[in-house]
Amino acid sequence: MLNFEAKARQPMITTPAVPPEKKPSRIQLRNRLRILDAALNVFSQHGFRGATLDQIAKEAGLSKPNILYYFSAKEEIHVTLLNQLMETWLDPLIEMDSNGEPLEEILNYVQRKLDMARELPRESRLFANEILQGAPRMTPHLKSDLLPLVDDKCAVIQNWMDTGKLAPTNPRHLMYSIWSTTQHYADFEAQLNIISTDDTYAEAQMYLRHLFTNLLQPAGHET
Amino acid sequence: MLNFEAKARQPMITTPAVPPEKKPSRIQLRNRLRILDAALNVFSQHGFRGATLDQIAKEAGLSKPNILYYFSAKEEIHVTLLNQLMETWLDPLIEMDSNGEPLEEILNYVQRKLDMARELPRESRLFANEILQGAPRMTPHLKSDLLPLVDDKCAVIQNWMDTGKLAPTNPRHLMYSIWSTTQHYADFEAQLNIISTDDTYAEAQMYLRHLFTNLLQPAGHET
DNA sequence: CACATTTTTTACCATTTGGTAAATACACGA
DNA sequence: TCGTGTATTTACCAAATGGTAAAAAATGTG
Repeated sequence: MLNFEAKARQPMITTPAVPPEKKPSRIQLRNRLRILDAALNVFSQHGFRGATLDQIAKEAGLSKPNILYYFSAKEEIHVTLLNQLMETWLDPLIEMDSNGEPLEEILNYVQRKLDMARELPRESRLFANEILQGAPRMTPHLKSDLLPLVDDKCAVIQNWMDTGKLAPTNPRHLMYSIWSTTQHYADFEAQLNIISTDDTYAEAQMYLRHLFTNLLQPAGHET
Repeated sequence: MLNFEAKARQPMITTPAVPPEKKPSRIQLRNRLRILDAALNVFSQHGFRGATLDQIAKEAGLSKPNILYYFSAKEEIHVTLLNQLMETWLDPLIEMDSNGEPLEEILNYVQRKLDMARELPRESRLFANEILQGAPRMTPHLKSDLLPLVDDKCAVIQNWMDTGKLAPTNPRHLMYSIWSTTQHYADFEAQLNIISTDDTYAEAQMYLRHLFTNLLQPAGHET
C-alpha cells in the first residue's frame, strides 16, 4: 500500500509521535511525477469532470489500476495539483515589495505574471477551469491564502497612491486587470493562435508595460 | 420525428425545392428554449465533456429521452448554443464605428463588453470553456467570423493612431486587454465573490474607463 | 367525436467510468 | 540467491452515460 500524499500534509510540528513515513523510492517519485504531469494536461484542458482516469493513465503510460496505486482516487490527483498550484500561484504577488519603487514594483509584478502565463500555461488553465466551475475545491484556499494577501497588497498600493507615488485608481480592480490581461495569454491561447500573427508574448510584454505605466504614473512624471 | 435545427441552417437561397419545414409548434419552441437554457447552465459550468444529459434533463424538467426528441445528440445542443453565442458575441465589436469619435468608440466598446459580461455571464463562461478546451467546435467560426472582423477593426484603430486621434499602441493587444478585463468579471466571478466587497460592476466600469482613457488619450488632450 | 400527428414515457442497451481484489512480476538488501 | 516488500497486471464490478425502440399519452383538426 502506498498513498502518502494525504498524510504527508499532516502537521508534523506538534506530533512527532506520528509513525515515520518511509521516504518514497525512485520509482514512486518518478511515477507520481508522471501521473501529475499527465493529469495536469488532461485536467487543464477538460476540467475535473471532463477528465477521465483512462485518459490520464494513457498519457502517463501507466495502467489505470496502477495509477490508483499511487493516488487513492481521481479527486486526490486533482487536489494534489491544486495544492501544488497554490504554492506557486501567489508567489508573484508575494514578491511585491512595499519598500520598493512603487511603479517598478507593479510593473515587475505584471512581468512575473506574464512570465508565469508563458511558462506555466497548463497551470493557468487548471486554475481557470477550477474557477469557471465555481471553485468547488479551491474556495477554502482562496479564502485562507488569496484573500488576506490581496487585502494586504491592496493596502500597500493604496498607500502608494495616497502618498502621491502612484496616480490614484482602484487598487482591487487594478489587480483584477493585471490578472486578467496576463492570464488571458495562457487561457485563451487557442483563440490567440487563430487571430495572432507575430511573437505574441514579446508584444504583450511591451503593451502591458505601456498600459499600466500610463495608468499609474503620477502626474508630472512623464519621461 | 423532429430535429429541425440541422436542416434549418441549410442554404435556402438557391434551393426553393427543399420541402417546406413545418413551423415549430408552441410546445416545441417552449421545450427547445427550456433545454437550451438548462444546457447553458450546465455546459457553461462544466464544459462539454463534464456536462451530462441527465443533468441537463433534470434542470430542464424533462426526461432524457424527451430531450433527445428535440436534439439528436448532446453535441447538437452544444453546437446550437455556440452558434447562438457567436451571433451576439461579436456584436459589440461590430458596432464600433470607424466614423465615430475614436476614444469614445473604444470606451463604448469596453462598456458594451462589460455589459455583456454582467448580463450574459453564462454565455461568457460557455465561450471561455470552449476556448480553454482548445476551441474544438469553434475554430471554424473564429476563423470565418472573428478573424476578419478583428483584422478590420484593428486597421481602423491603427488608422486612428496614425492620424493622431489616439495615442499609438498595439491595436491587437489593446483588443486582447479589452476582452480579458471585461470577460474576467464573468468568467472569474467565483473568485471575485470571495475577494470583492462592493458593487463590483459599478467600480469596474469606472476603473476600465480610466484605464483605457489614460492609455489612448492623445498627448495634450488631458481634460 | 374520431383520427392522425405530436409529444412523452417506459424499458432497454452498449459503452464508459471510477474503482477494487487478487494474483503476478519485480527490485533489492541480507 | 533467497525472501520480503514494492510495483504492476489481470480480471472484474457497479454505477453512470449517451442513446434507441416502441408503446402510451396528449394534442390538435376535420
